[in-house]
Amino acid sequence: MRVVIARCSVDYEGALVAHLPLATRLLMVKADGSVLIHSDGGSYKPLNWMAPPCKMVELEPDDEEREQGVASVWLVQHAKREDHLRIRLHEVISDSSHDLGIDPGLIKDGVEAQLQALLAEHIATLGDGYTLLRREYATAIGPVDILCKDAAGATVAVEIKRRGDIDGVEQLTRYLELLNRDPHLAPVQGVFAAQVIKPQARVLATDRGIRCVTLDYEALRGQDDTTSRLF
Amino acid sequence: MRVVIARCSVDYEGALVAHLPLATRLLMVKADGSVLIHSDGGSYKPLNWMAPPCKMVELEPDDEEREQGVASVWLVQHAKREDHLRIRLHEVISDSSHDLGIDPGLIKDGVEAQLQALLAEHIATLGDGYTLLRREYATAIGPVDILCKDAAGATVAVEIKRRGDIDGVEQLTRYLELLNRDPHLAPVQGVFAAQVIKPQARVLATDRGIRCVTLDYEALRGQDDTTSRLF
DNA sequence: AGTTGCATTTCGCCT
DNA sequence: AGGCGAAGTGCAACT
Repeated sequence: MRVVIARCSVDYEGALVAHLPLATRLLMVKADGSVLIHSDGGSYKPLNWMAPPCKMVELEPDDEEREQGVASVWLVQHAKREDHLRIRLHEVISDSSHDLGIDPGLIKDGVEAQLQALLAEHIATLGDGYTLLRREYATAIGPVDILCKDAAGATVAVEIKRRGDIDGVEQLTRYLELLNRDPHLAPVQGVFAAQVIKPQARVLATDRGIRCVTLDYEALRGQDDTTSRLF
Repeated sequence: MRVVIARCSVDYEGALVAHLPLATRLLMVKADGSVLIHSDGGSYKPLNWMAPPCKMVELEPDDEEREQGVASVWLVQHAKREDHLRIRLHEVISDSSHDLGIDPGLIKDGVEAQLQALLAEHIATLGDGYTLLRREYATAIGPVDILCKDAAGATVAVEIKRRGDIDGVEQLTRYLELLNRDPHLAPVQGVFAAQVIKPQARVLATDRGIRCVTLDYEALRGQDDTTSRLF
């Protein structure tokens, strides 16, 4: 990895056209050739970048550029698309390279799959007498997260999201529409379960007769035995 | 901005739990206190990070850590949430700081707003005799991108996307449902306009009587006068 | 390889 | 500030 601190201006042309005026920034050139341009703020997203596969060539500035104080020009061209990044370096403050090797990568725990597993394990969270039929119940338009039965024996389809958005309600609605055509299952009730449910999503769900349940990840996890933890 | 190259392991605990095994990586500490951990690959997304507002403190390793070769521990705590990042540095290969100043920021051109403006300006792209009623026509469930009339005087609602996905069709369907309840507007036809329309979205739209139109950004722009360009 | 769905999304607009 | 939609989204899992 090469890390350069430099006063530079940047022009990107591809899916959109974008320009960065002259300022001091950090340029990161990764082993795969990708380039990131970071400022001293914002979040993890760079001001501008070029995704791999791409190739960087260092050019001599032309007369006009040289007159404006450009010391060197980096042209980063995407290998497959008509995307390129032109970085005009006016002053290089620091330039160093390090061999990082390949990274073992991130180990995660606690996303939607985990929520689904926990809720399946403690399906009574939805109500007394609820029993699990299946996780990832396959349908023609995709898998239903959880299929279960309520105390009265009626089928219930559960859609789980970390954030309950309107999209999730639409998805569940499509599942319910399909499931209710199956005489073996119908009538099927819907439950929209998420850690946070957006007001609009709640309104839409309620309007369609879908019950909303907010999930408490920590509480679900607390009920769980602690032997199967990663850490 | 502080840039450190170090052999380190990382543990994150917050919305999820994640771990990075010992390896050589780039650590970026920005002026706002945020921390990014980059490997030599992937795209612009770091392996792990802490978003601002947050605070970093450097701790002495405890006995167990010291025994495992930990030279220093960085604890990055989010200011508002129960999120923290623990970086255990085993070997610091490089450590440097630079004053970057505030960045003037990115100047963009060519996204959905641009498409909407261009299509509104050249609404006849949808058909001869089409006339614009309104852009961003407000409804209870959100703004309709473009409302116009066809040659016969019938109302047409247009939803514009860069990429025409199934979600966009659902969105337009909801608008049409609502607009068609208004006797002043009904019957309202739907047009789904995008630079690229996914096959599934096209099938769903057609099934619902919604016309699909693919937009040629360059062609629309070509029709446009060239006086109002940014570059 | 193309497609689908999620994300510690981030970002910007608007209420 | 909070909600909502878009992103040059990235990323992994699945067909």
